[in-house]
Amino acid sequence: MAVTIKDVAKKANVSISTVSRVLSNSPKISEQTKRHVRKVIKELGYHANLTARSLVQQTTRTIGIVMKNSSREALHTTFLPEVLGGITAITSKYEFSIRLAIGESEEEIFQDVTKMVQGKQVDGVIVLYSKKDDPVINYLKDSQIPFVILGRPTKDINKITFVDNDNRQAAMDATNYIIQLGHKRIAYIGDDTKFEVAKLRITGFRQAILDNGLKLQENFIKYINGNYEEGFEAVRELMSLPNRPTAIVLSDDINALIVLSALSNLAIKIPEDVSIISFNNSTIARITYPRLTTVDVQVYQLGQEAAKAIIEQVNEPNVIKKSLLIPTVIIERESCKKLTTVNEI
Amino acid sequence: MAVTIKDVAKKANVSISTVSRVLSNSPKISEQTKRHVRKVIKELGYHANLTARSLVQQTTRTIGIVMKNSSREALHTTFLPEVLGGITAITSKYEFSIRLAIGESEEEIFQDVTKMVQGKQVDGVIVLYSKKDDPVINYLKDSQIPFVILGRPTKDINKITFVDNDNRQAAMDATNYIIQLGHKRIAYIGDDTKFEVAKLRITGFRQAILDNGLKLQENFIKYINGNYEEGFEAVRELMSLPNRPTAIVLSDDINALIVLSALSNLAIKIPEDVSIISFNNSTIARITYPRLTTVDVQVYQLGQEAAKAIIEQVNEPNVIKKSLLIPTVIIERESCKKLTTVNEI
DNA sequence: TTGTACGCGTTATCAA
DNA sequence: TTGATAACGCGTACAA
Repeated sequence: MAVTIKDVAKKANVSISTVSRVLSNSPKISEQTKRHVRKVIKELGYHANLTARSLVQQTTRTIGIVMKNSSREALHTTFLPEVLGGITAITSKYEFSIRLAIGESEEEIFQDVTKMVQGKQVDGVIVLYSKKDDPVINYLKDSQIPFVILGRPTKDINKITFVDNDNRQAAMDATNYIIQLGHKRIAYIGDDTKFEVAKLRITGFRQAILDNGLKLQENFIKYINGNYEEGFEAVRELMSLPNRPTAIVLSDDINALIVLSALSNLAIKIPEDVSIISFNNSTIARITYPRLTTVDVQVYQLGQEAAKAIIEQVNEPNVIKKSLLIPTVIIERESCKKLTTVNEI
Repeated sequence: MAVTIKDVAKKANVSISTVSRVLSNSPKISEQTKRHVRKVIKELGYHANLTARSLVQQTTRTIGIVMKNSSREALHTTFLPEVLGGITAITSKYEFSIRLAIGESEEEIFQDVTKMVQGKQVDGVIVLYSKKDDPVINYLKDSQIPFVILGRPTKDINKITFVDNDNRQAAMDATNYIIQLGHKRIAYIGDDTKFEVAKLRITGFRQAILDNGLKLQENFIKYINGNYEEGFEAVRELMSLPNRPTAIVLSDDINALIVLSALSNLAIKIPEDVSIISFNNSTIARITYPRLTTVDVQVYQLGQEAAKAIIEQVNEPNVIKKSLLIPTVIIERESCKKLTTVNEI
């Protein structure tokens, strides 16, 4: 059996409450006893049992993190390590720890989350995705427990704390960037609109095209969902059009690499023949040839802010639920070219 | 305040022990009371407080996962989601849950791990890396708690349970594969030998070259550590050699993409001019052009086996510590070419 | 400044 | 088949 507070008390010839007070560094204990008790604690190698502490304090100092583990999510390469990095930078500063709810199926995740929440194993929850009619999110809403969504909620925007980029604006920025380089025939290749982020990005793209008085060609928009073959097919179609695009906006770096491969296969040069701009600024964007101009969504920051938000809510349950939009920034590399001659345009 | 076992007992007009027995589905309780109590449980939305249960049962049914979050690790793209997927596939089957110890610095990780272990918050630990003289691993060894390393321990091989690939053998396999395609001048580009896995792969490469009676050229071996510029430089040097290599073995898909980019920059064609084979079979390998022939190390399986091993140890502390080597498999794609004419060779 | 005693929500032991 | 009660390890109101 491990050493408990009793053992310390006995060996130090004090009561367990005294030991407890020393642990919390109570000012009511004389420096002398503190020194003595601490010495005994060290000698015995004592560490407080956090389970017992949780039980009596009715708080766990633990945050639950919910993530989907679908294959498509896994593709987001550095997203997971980066966001966890951001989250833990904050949680470890405030001495919170982390519990995970992953799972293959929606059902499994749901079980994990309810177990965690009902079982009183966490004080708050961060959800790493946003999806329409998601049972987990609906459950959390009813459960009273503080939670934060990383992504834009599909409804109850004002009642849910969330941390996100302004993905619509970011897509507009990316598209405007391309337009300012002189491009007029611009395609979009990305994911379908099941997840909010995909929906917002395509919306932003459309908006920017229209705002600039360009023609919005529906056959310039392709959904490939990270699929290699579909990507090749989409690019082939796009490039065999009589007035083919001179630039492509990509929804993320994975899709961008697929398109890069497809263009390379067709011996089409980047950025000479086609410019491409992408999202996420993941590792991939930094090591392709040419390296990708991409919108950095600052995943690490997103993680940090989500963690700050949930800890704040846990500490002060009645604080108003304020949500946060993290700015995005375009990282210029070598995949975009300025069009100059009329001929090119 | 949440609903407790007391509330259920009161409303059901039974004692709390009866409720507790219903929860564990004890055969000593009549079907009738079971039905009644379960109904009340449902009505009140009662869920057992797992913290209290942990306290009395002296077990948490929770596994701690330790990972490094250094930038180089983050590069492993799909490693983290995949290994977590494998682990949780098993843990959720056995109704274990998961606690995370990440951290920017070695010091932070160490704090997290000790807190988790001393605080009795986990029954066992999985360490997702293997490194020489690592304080966390040394601590775990002394702490009595069951733990499993995903990777090959640097010492005490027989006293530590670990799950790994035979990375030396895998590198030999990859090199032999290339050799059997007729290549004789084969280069290796990878990471330096700080981590065990890198060390073992370069060792296997050397061995295969020697075993096949080929000449081991030291200037055919380059360390680039996932760095783009260093990768370009290494490739440039290699390709400007009078008798340049016809094939390159890469330590992982990230380094492979860098080399692919560098070769593309030099207008050297794959696999026509140079064949490349890589490790990990991550998403990247499936979406480059050409797609990469790569050694699948089966990260998901590694995660599963690590989870199985730790749960077994938790359940039966005295079981002998058997370690496991997960077989690797070469996934053939389009980045390797068979050499036929003497001229090519 | 320190100690006593109770309670946190369970499970387990012993009676009934 | 059920109930009363003592743990589990800790924090804290109340006493001293």
